[in-house]
Amino acid sequence: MNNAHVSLLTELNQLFHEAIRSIADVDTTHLSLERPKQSNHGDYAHNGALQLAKVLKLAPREVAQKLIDALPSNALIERCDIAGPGFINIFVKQSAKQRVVHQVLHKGKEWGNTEFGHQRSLLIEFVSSNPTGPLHVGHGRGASYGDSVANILNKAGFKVSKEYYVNDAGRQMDILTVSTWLRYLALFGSTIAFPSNGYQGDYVTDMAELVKAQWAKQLYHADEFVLLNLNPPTQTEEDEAIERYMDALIARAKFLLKDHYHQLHQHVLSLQLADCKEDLKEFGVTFDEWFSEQSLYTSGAVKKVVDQLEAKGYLYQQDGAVWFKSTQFGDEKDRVVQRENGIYTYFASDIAYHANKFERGFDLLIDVWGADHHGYIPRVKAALTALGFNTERLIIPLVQFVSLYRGGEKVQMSTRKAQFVTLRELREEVGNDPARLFYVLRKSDQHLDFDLDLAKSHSNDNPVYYIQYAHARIHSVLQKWGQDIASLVDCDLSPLTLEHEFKLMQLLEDYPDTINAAARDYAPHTLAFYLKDLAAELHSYYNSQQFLVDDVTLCRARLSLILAVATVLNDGLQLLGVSAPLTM
RNA sequence: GUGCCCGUAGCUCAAUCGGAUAGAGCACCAGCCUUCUAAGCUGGGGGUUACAGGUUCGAUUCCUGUCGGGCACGCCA
Repeated sequence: MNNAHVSLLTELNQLFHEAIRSIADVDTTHLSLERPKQSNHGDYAHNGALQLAKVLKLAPREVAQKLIDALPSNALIERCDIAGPGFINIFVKQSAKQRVVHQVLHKGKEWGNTEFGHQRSLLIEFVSSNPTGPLHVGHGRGASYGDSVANILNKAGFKVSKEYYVNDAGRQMDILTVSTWLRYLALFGSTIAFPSNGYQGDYVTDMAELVKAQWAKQLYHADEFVLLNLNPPTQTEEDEAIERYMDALIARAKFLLKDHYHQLHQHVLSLQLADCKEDLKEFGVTFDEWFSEQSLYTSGAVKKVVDQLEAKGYLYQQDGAVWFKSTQFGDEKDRVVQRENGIYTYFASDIAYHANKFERGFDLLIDVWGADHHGYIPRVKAALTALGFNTERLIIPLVQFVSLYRGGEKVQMSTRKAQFVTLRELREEVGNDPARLFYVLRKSDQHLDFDLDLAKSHSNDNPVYYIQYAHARIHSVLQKWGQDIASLVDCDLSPLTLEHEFKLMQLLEDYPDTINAAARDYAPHTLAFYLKDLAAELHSYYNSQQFLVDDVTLCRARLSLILAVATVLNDGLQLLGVSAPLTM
């Protein structure tokens, strides 16, 4: 058979495009075939007649008849019906439906690879959490979503690079450094009260122990020197005073520790980064690049973009700070790029980061952000537009929050009190596979209610095991059969005529279209739902028919069908970062 | 207050960039293991798609308004 894959849908579309062009001189790109919901409406339906009726000034059903008459002769279509207001219902020949099994078995893991991306290059940036503490369950959703989208886009014909932006510059890192230092001092008997806006988690104390192991008492300074002329705020004091105190502590640490401060800063950073990398790696999420924010300062990239904006006349001074005229590009208000104290804002380095991404020459840039950052989008696009970049090439899908439920109750989380559930805890509680799938089972821009009990349950309620079980069942049958599965590739498929069998073939045929839809919408949940449907159809088939039957031709035909199903289940699960076990 | 997102079965969610009679799972009821894994299957009840208009052959989908929920409105990152 011809090994080059042309899908049934593509071929049928071509036939109809030819037919339409022969009766009307119109743009046919928006006219297409779809899967009808009801099987008595055919295998495919075309709505072209309804849309062309107005242009041609004819009744829709009349147009439909003309279209059918104009169809080129072919070996695919059994018959066409005109139905309802003017739909053309297409019934496909059995042989044309069956051929997909051969195609899947020939292509293997490459079945479903498409040309949607035309090999354009693309950079997807995701997670990018501050390296100031462990990843929590919200980051887990970004990780799972971003990685799945990257896999799907790769399968859809894009050249994909994955990147993590490390916010290793700025005040939050200083706060973490000081927090660690204070815990370290406490190990030597310091009684300084831990500030309420410091990082409270146990991991900070753990880092202090490591610091002590490396530096011994070299970083120690007595309380009276640390607090000289400083007044720790009381609990009732307002936020502003608490923040000022923290800034003073940071300044004091830099003064007392001198060169050691930077070393401590980098040490704390590397510990957190290593933890983060390990956590994500165990979760099946890896990156091609870990891009450092610090590097944008040391290379002068931040100053460079600010100078460029200045040269183009988009900056002005006010209240001692430097502002960017983002309102000229549709933002609600102008934004500060350089503070009164001379320090650049996070916004300034972010402009430099995005300029850098554009300059690396990618055709498409994707930023996966938490939905709470949506107000930040206009100013970033404004700055990039001002610098002359085409922001239509920057896509920013938003990922909504995650709420955990245990025993029907919402698990309370608070970042301030360090009472958040970490990604690692979640993975240990429910396992990687359920976590990966549950995260992408909802549209990304919808709030996710994550039911821990359901994710943990080893029952039919759990969609993870439901899909995996279908895969395992198939391999169990093939195991029992015991012969070489390679011999199933080109067997006679004509005995496959049952309703269940045609439904499975239809789903196999739909796999490339599912990949394209998921890629187009950056929507891995589309694939997750497809896999649930495919598993359901397999289970149903499994219960209704015996595969290892005496009729050898029938047996081999059925086995080749379920082998093709297993191939797609395995591939789809892999794209979502979920394993496909052979036995359960 | 302003901007963005959302509102679908009792619950959690789908619905192929406007398509035909809006679908699954859970929960509830009734069945199926002497047969390749019951982590499975079969059947049943359950809806004014928040509400009111508009656009057209056709609206859960697009537009306007109202009600209800979430998020964002820093010289934080």
